[in-house]
Amino acid sequence: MPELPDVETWKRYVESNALHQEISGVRIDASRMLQDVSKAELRRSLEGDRFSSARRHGKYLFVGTERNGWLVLHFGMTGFLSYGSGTEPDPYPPSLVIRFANECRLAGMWPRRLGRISLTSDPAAFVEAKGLGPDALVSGRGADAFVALFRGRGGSLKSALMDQKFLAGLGNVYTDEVLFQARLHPRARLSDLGEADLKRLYNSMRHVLDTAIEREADPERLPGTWLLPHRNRDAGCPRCGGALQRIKIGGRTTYACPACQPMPA
DNA sequence: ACATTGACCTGAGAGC
DNA sequence: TGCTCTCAGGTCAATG
Repeated sequence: MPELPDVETWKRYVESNALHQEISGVRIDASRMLQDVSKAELRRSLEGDRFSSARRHGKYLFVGTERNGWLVLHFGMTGFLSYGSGTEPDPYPPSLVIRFANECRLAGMWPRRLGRISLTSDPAAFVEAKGLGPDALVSGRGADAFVALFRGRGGSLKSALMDQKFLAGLGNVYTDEVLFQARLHPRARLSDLGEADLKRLYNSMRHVLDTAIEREADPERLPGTWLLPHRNRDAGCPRCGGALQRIKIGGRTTYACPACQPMPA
């Protein structure tokens, strides 16, 4: 479930491990994950170049090279990266292996093959072309900008937060967490929410994302008072002890506490 | 405009 | 043990 905090963690991982070394070889075993780029093109762009920076927008990671544009990675449901000497066997067959002159390599693994690998000359243009909304963290332009996003939009709260064209970065799991902490029901209609609700939502979102990033998106390290560690269990609401609701919204399993997250009147 | 559903994909876990 | 089934969920397209 790589969502914004997970991807941010991978971004930092790349920054601290994989920059400034000459790329000596690229192996791709993921034709159907490639988007608008061929294997040959990808190899030609990366080989001999060096990564120099990394950026993130929503759930997309951009790894910039010195000369030939940006590698774009999307982790789908299960994708992850692994940097190292490669002497230990990989847990899954890597779809992407980038070897460096220092004998280490960055491997990308997508056990369920739902990820995306692409190339762009301009991350901002890529984001634009994808129609992605503002990044959920960069919406650090403040609560007012966040609240303004909701003007003129209807529908359910959870659907809006999960819509990457509306706001980029939240997925199923963290959306539930944000709503739980904001004490808002996922099925609440946007039209029923007041400014105070939206500001509270903004604060919860910031808190959830900041905390999760600080803990490297490791579920084991997230506070037990959060909803997240109690998903998929019969455990009750970590706040009131009552039974959690398990419903489907947009085909996604949604957890909520009906007592702590009442529908707006 | 918004919601719902299914396809994509395959590992994990449950149940028998 | 090993088989079968269901579920997980990001994104996209199709349908209501």
